Amino acid sequence: MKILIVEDEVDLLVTISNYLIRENYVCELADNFQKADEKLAIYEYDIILLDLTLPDGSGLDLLKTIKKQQLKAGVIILSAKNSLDDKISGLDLGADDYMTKPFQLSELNSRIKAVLRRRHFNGTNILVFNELSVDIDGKSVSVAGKEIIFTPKEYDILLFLLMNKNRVLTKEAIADHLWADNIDMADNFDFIYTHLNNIRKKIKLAGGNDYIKTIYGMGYKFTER
Amino acid sequence: MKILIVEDEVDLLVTISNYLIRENYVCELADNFQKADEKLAIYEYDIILLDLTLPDGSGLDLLKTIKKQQLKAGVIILSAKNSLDDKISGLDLGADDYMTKPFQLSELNSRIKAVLRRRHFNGTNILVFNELSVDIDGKSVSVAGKEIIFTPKEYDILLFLLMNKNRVLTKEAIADHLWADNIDMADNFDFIYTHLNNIRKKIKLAGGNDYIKTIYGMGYKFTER
DNA sequence: ATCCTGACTTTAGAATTCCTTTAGAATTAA
DNA sequence: TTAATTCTAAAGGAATTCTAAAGTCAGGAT
Repeated sequence: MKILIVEDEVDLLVTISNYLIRENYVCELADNFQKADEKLAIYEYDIILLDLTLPDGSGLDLLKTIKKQQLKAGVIILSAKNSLDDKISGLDLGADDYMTKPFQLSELNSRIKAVLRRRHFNGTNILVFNELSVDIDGKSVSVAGKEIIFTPKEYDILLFLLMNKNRVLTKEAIADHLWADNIDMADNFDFIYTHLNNIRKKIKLAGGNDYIKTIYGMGYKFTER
Repeated sequence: MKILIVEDEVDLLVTISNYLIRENYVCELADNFQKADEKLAIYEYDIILLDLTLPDGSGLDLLKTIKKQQLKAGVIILSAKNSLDDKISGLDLGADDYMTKPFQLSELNSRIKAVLRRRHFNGTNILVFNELSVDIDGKSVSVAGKEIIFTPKEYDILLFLLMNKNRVLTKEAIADHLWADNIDMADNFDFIYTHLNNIRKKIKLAGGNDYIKTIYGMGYKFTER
């Protein structure tokens, strides 16, 4: 899951980011309007955490941009204590949730999960594909009730494939979404083969179908049948 | 899909190219005005990535040429300058999009897909020709709901024919579009026969009409009926 | 009309490319 | 430190792509 964090207090920005990275999110950071605007113009996020008070522009304008350009992204506003107006305006403009600073990181995490659930998974926290089911909150996968233990990377790859059901993803696209931009792995994406092999092995071992189709020379595609 | 990359920083040029090749695009490279100009005069591209600051000429002039000669091509400007002037001039002259360096390759990829979709597919993901339909995202083709598995080259050739519906394409034109110029197959394009045969066989096997008409001595034409 | 030639179709298989799988090294987390 | 995870490397297998060659067809020339 890819998250853009827009927050001008750099300490807080980094704190949030570190926490979310530990929670296995892929994070990108913007500490002002302009950086945020550039990132938004060209990239897709699953969640955007948005501080409305930026030094060089209005967060509400950013929010309008987001609603036009990032149709899939969920937005959580991070606002200072007494800017009730902002909150209201923000929700009016289509934000999914808001948090008042200071807040507990764990609470932020809960809200992110809730928004993800609403926006990406039709409000359910359990995705079902025939005998395969995925519990988003618990980050657990099971086949016919039998739980499969995936490693974090395996789980992320599988979830990314699920979220792009019926779409062919190259191994580069998978890597792009699951590894942040700080990693330079320009040459070789073959390690994705290994992960996919492990994912398939585990699903098979648990008695599940092979939902992950290899499209030779193109990539991989999750299909329900 | 064929992309011309015009960029004078050779490192960046090669980086972009390698990435896009992995994403299954066919790429040709030009690291200065003159090479770009020559290529534009000879070949047709689906997408042109254009750095405006070239050592031996103006990128904006190239853009004018493109708009005259390459009517189908989508243009994405790559510029180091964050100058609003260039951006405005570029977009005024008909560029489809704009990226400020440095950028993430995955971001570029998203933009290319968006432009392709706008310019070549009327903003839709699914092309329909009577009982034949092509899912661009899924890279899958089906006849009356029954999926046909094409190899990458077959798929690319078929898509190229579809995109040029009712127009006769010589085998040279097909080869030009689907193979980059670094490959030396100047003499013999007969292997196209083999691919076309395989494509037809698969469509027929699935119960589809023979949409691909042979125009003797000329080439091939996709006709809807 | 018949022949001739170049253009297309079809098939088989060699060469190539891509994917799978495994083992283990390097890295990270406990 | 130990254990788990992630990535590297390499061998083997599978699918694709291109070559080659024999057969078929279209259309102009005789």
